Amino acid sequence: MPEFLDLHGKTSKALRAAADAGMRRHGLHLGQNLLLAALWEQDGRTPGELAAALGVTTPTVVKMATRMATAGLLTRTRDDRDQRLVRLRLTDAGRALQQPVEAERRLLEERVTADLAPEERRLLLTALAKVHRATTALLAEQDGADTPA
Amino acid sequence: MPEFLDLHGKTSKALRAAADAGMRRHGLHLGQNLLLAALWEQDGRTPGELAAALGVTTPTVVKMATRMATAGLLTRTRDDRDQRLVRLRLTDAGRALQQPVEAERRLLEERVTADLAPEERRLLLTALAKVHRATTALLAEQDGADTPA
DNA sequence: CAGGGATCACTAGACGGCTAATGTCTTCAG
DNA sequence: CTGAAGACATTAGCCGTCTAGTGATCCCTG
Repeated sequence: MPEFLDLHGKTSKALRAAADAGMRRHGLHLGQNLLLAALWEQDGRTPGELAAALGVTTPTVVKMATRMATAGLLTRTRDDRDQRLVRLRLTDAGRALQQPVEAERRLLEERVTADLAPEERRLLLTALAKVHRATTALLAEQDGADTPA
Repeated sequence: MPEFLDLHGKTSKALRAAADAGMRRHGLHLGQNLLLAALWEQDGRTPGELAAALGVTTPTVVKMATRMATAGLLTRTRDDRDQRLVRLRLTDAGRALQQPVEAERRLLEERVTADLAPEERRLLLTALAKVHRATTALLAEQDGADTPA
């Protein structure tokens, strides 16, 4: 029933499917592009750092990293100075995807927002940002309420 | 990089987490409320019908139905007239959740859109609808382009 | 210097989602 | 009336995500 939640959900699903189709063209699965993007920005990060950067839990990154290492996109190396840490480093194949994947993502953004007037697009971003903040605040409040003194 | 995709993704994740927390309070997992909603609207539908109504694939509904049957929310029955079909029917427990779950969902909608002026909310819905249509069109186009004569 | 607490990555297992493959039942054409 | 084609649900197996639990390493305190 709720209008916004419903519409947002449908849009999410559609965008997810479109993004997946786009990434698949470059041999990636949905989500892997985000991990790659974090490594393009700064190579050699640890699973924990990446998880924090992506807003995801560490096990998620570990699983993805395992698959992507198998796929030859990155390598796993133990940090020399701190043996607890693992460094994820891009291979040439992983680096080579940066240009095409970023282009694909820009194209998708253009396509899905093509029907929006500049003013409309601006307002959409503003409104969505407010929803994002409100939702994040709601989550923080709940987490805090569940673990009080 | 893409502004809208990035923001939309983050918002999706946050909303998902918030919805999950809300549903968990009623003993449901995220997504089950949607299947239930479809059955509240019309009981006794088949997995295929539900999948179409929810915009997911049939196997997804089958898996969810299995868990929800185990949880005592619905029952599985073979259709008398067409033995290929399966009818999913709500139990009393499944029906009993309608009021509280719908209330929970309305509350979430209110909370996350609380910072939006009425006008702003209206524009958000309009813009999001446009994005949804554009994305759906994009998907249809790709599906058609992949399977030409 | 030694031990205990913090900090990491990783494993196990669950859920929602998808595609591909299986199996069963209907139905329709010959 | 029989057999092939179509419609359905289901299973198998993958990906991304989460929470819990495990194991190793580091560091700081006593």
